[in-house]
Amino acid sequence: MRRKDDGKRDSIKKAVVQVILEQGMHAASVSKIAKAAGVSPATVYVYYESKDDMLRDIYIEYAENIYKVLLNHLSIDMPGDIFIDRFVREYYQYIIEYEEVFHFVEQFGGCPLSHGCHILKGPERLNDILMQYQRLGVLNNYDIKNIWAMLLYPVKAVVKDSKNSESTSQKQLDEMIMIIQKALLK
Amino acid sequence: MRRKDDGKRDSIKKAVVQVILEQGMHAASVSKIAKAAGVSPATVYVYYESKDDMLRDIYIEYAENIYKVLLNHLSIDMPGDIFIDRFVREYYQYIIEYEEVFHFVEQFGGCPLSHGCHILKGPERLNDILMQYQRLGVLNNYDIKNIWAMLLYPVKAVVKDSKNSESTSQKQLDEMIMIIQKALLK
DNA sequence: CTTGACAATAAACGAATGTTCATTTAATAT
DNA sequence: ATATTAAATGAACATTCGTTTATTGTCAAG
Repeated sequence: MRRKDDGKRDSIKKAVVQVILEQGMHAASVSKIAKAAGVSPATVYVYYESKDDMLRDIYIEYAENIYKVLLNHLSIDMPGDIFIDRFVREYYQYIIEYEEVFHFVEQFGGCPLSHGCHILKGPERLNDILMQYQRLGVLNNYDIKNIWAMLLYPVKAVVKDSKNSESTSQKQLDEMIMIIQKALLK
Repeated sequence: MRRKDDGKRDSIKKAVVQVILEQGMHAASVSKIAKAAGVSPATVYVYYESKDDMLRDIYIEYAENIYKVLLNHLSIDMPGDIFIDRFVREYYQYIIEYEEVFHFVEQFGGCPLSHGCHILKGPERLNDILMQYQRLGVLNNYDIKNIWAMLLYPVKAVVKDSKNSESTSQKQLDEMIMIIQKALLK
């Protein structure tokens, strides 16, 4: 039996996020995606049941990704301030480096097609680390959702600013990290 | 000569944000929007040159809106902690109350069609107030963009959480306000 | 080798897309 | 009253949409 070409599935995945970044969700048709992937539109339906299914699948695959990246660079052994510094910097770098992926996840996440795709914000392991820092008296005992909010959301603003102003964004990120540290550390 | 029916322009505007909230950007066609507005598809082109133009126009009209609302409830006379409390609560309430508008602005803002629609984040007057609080030694002298980031972005996370958990969101918002106050006030 | 299973595609599908146009409707000015 | 103007629209435009089908190509098991 002939085997499915994993490279082809990957091409399609990459084409999806690329086309959506360049043209927007409303213009990301199966044909355009297929062309960008170097594949026939019909081939898409070998790998996915429908367009909606494809978007949902890719969303789920990518949405958890950032947490794995963060986990690879973080551990409970770090002092609290270093932990926050690393956390925020890694998240910032991820957004910059995987711009297409991040944009797709943000865009698709706020669209009715994604309702039902339940993505846990901050998977178990990372959540545990945060709560352990709280038990150790390093992090303030805020609602864990608020901890997540402070660690993730302000950085998005810094990224957006960096796309408009270009040069001063490094200093802005450094300052933001300090603000977050002051807010979360005991 | 027959006059333009301003109610019709408004119907279209409302239909745009409503359809996009319910069906997503990629499914918001001119026909669906027209139907939701109780209008012929051709009528849309009496008021707007093209679909893209329509979306851009409505985006610009709505994007500045939140800042006007905030200005109406804020003044330099308040103590710093009250100012932040009001600011964040008004923003939160705006997102909840005008869910469709907020969703449309967020969604369209992250789509290539909006590149070029220059929306100033935080119009002059509100920016002045923030900087005056800094000169008065009430707010920390952080980059004004970081002040904006802290005032706007974490609240978005709280709203998202509130859509999943329902009940505990009031306490979460109260706590978030305290965190922001501690972070920004001297 | 042969054969069978499945990947891959070109071609075609009806439905829907954004937009235009000829026409009708209704408000104003004469 | 009536002519004038532009709003409003239904019907049609070419194009593109997402998807299916029929056919071909290719690899792995027997």
